[in-house]
Amino acid sequence: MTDIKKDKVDIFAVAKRAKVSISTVSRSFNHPDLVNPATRKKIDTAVRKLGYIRNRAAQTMHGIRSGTIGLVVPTIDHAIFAEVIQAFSDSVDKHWFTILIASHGYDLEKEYAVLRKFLEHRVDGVALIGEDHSEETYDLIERQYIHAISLWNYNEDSRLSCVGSDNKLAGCLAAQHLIDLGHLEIGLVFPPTVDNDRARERRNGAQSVLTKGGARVYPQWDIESTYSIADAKDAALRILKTEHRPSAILCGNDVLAMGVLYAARSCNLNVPEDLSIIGIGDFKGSNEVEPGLTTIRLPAREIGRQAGEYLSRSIIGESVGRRRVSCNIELIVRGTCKPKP
Amino acid sequence: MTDIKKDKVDIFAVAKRAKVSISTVSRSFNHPDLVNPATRKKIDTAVRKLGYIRNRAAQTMHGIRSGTIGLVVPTIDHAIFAEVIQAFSDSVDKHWFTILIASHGYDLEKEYAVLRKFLEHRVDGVALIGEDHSEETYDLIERQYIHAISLWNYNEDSRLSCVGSDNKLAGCLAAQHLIDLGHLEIGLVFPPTVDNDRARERRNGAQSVLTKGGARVYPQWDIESTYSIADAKDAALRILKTEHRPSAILCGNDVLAMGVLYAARSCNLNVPEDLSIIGIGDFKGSNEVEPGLTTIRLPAREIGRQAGEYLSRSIIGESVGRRRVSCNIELIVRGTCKPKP
DNA sequence: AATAGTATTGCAAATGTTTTCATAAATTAG
DNA sequence: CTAATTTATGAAAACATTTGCAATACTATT
Repeated sequence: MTDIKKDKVDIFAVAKRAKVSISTVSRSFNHPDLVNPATRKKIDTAVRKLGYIRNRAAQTMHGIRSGTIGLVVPTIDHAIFAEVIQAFSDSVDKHWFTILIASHGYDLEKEYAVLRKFLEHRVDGVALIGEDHSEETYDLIERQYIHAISLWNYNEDSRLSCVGSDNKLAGCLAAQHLIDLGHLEIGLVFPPTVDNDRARERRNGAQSVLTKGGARVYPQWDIESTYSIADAKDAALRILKTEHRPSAILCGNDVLAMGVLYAARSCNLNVPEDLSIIGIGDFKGSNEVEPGLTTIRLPAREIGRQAGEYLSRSIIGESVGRRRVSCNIELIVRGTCKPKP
Repeated sequence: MTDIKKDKVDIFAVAKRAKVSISTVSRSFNHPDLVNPATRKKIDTAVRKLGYIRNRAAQTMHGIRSGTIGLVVPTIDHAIFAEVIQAFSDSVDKHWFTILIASHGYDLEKEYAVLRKFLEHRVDGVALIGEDHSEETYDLIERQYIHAISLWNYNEDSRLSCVGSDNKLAGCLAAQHLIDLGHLEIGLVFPPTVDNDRARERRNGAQSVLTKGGARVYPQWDIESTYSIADAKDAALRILKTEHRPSAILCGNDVLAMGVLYAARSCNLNVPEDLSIIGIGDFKGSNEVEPGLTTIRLPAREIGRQAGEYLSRSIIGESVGRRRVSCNIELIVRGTCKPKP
């Protein structure tokens, strides 16, 4: 607060107070077994008295790991990323890493800038979401030989190590469920797919199954919505107010599905009697809403956990090389879909 | 990835390639006006060719700011914190700070540990949530003369600078609204209040108003629920299934309120005809749910933004001393409350 | 043409650690 | 009791920068 910085307390101060050399102090931290228990105690007291805190910047300069991992996400303020971030954080925390976090708001230039910033801080590894990144970004990662991992998407040809699920399959499963129930007139509410491979793949998967299944998606039933309940509700209202409305709506994720559900209710449509709704994600609350949301579960926590674990280990040196982990997804049947009569 | 680190590219490498001294290279970054444009260009090319990235650790060692801010939250995976974090992040990002983030899961010992870890990384400032912290934590902050701020709660006696809202008032407003509508039999669903000043204050505020207003809260209507829709739904079901149920339920936050709303629906109770519900927070989706949730709006984004701005500025030196900012809250009347007949 | 500035650059010290190597002290073996 | 180990410690170099100071080169002034 005040600018009068107390006489700085560094390793010298500790050494002086404990009446030993700085080497001994340093050793006492890093190789305690090499120093006499008595001296160690003296040092400990000095540290405590002075309130000494080690300076990781100085350690980092020694080629010692910085103990940080950079996490770049499109946005933090977002149910599903929040969950992944939490799991990832808990997981790397076990290895005593600290997370640098930043969001890019779906702007890949910004993502590149953030990555550079992280590299200036000498992060030991970075985690990105998905596979849509600028060529510059991929380049940078490769040229800097930094441990990197892509979360959320599984792809057998991924350029980076990845831990995630098959989003295309998610789209397929959702569509197939509707087809299986006999729906042929289907609305789509998806987020923008530019620079967002997750959304794009889901959409592609869904559409291919729908086409194959003989379903029709009229253009006025195919609406883009940003990742927000409010937006999705609006979008859905537009679909539901067309004189001929679809019998089911497939949503790019559960937040959008929730918006659609509310829209239906505000139109006095009964779900699932008058309209079936299926989402993707299985977020918190999807199970509790009435009726429970039928959706495709993506194991967000599992992805975060595994990614954190893998990245930590590969930094520490316990594992090497690229790895691609596919996390299972499954259809969760609840109450928002029923067979077309 | 591979362990064959390329011959390291540091400031020496750049200097060599540009045929100047390292001082000049350094200066070219930090005081470009002091170096000849022609030389600057040479250096620039060298930097680009080599893919040189500055080492902030080395700079930090010089007493130069680390350019990082530590943010400690109870949990990331949480609608409302996600929103604050995003706003805070955007705000400090403008000043080119990087965020170190960690969660403590409502464990104040863990919070202290995280804070220490951050200090090892020589963060330029820290932001904590609320005012319940261990004495050790407060001590550490004071002894280290580190810029610190508490988010989320406003309190005129706060030990740290703070940016937030008056949570007690929030509780009062919610309770008053129910009283004004004539409700006298009221259920409460609140999160655990230990080590959580926000929840505690809201609860105290609410209870004092309820008591003053002559309302009754039977113990079996006063239920604790963790921050989860699922839990809140369960809790509410317990209340709603008592043979004599309250006419209104006041919730510690909107997530819990959402759970209560779903619980009511699953009991075939109409909201607000059979049961009034009020929340606190005004999260995303509170407006869109049907019926729209009546709640007390806390300006999460505003708090995050202002906190980030203030902390950044005070690190940079543009403002000094403690400051306490109170962000306005307001009752948002929507569809989940109606007068007691 | 000599003088005084000014612009540009390099040298070297400083930053807070870790670690290698050397040395001193203590212990064990013979 | 001496030699050989083992244990404990310190001195100094290394890490990648920044910056104060000094030196050099250039420009303008007289």
